[in-house]
Amino acid sequence: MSEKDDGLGLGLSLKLGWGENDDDNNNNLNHHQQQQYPFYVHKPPQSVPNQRASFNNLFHFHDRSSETRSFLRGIDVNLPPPPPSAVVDDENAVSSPNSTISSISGKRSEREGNGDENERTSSSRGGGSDDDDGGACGGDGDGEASRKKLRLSKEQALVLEETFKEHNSLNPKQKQALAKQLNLMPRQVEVWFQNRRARTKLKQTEVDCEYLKNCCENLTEENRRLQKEVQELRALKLSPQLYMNMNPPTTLTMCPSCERVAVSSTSFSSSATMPSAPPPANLNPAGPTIQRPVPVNPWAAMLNQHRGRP
DNA sequence: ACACGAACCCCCATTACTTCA
DNA sequence: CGTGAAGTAATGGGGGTTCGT
Repeated sequence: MSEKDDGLGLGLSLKLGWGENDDDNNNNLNHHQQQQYPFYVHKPPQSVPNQRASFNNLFHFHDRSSETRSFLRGIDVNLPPPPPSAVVDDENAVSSPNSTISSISGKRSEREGNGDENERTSSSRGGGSDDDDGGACGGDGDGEASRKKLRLSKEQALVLEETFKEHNSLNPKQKQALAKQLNLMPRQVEVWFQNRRARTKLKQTEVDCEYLKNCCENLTEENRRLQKEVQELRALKLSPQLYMNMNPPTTLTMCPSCERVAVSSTSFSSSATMPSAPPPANLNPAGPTIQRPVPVNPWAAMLNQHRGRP
């Protein structure tokens, strides 16, 4: 349940920035191509658990921040539904408010049974203007429900993006309202959010992967170093005189898993070694590296061992 | 209380289409 | 102009949850 796996449970998350300031959002209606989706990573104060539940609980279509509300209203993409034949969004020739196919899927056909969109979908895609066959969807035969994908307009994408920034899933009311506002079908809004979540997750996975790669490298390095330490210690132990004349290590640490005591004196400082960035909150890829210092005096122990012998 | 089916939602993998270099 | 790559809208399947019977 909860969030299935969502990457590796790292405390990282992505924030989408369509321009940091929401104030000048209207100015950001530009260049769909150039500024794709400026992902960047940030660390939330704490991991975000189960956004879906929290969001659905918290949001009953009334608590939209007034900012966004005004923003959404201000952008005014709620154009009257275009005539089925002449849907040409001059700028990019986009916006497919009436794609035939999206409501055809049997599984969902009756999901949004509000009628309004059904009548829209019922026929005549048209959105493709005249050159519709321009290489796409071979047949485009009248009867068959070949899907003609049309891009969303910049404004639509922007509004969706802004909404997604607030919460990455929608309840039915929101979906309806957003669809109405953007002159899309609810199914399209839903699909957009699904794809958007997938994109976010993919991006997050890439970030996580990079992080784990770094951790792996660090651990490999650490392992190599420790092996070397072990060899050195063994060498010391084989030369008893050196061993006895050596200053005892100031502190020893005990490995919690194998219960072995490891030297971590000044000359063998094993604690000064995790060079990587601090691990995420809920993941410690370095494994259980808790090194609790154990006040052991090996020399006394050794003496006792000898004395105890008959 | 429990089982069952329907409706709905989400995730995931994939396809189909568009755009750009 | 043709082509491959990248981006993304859309599809279909499977699993989970909720709700009514």
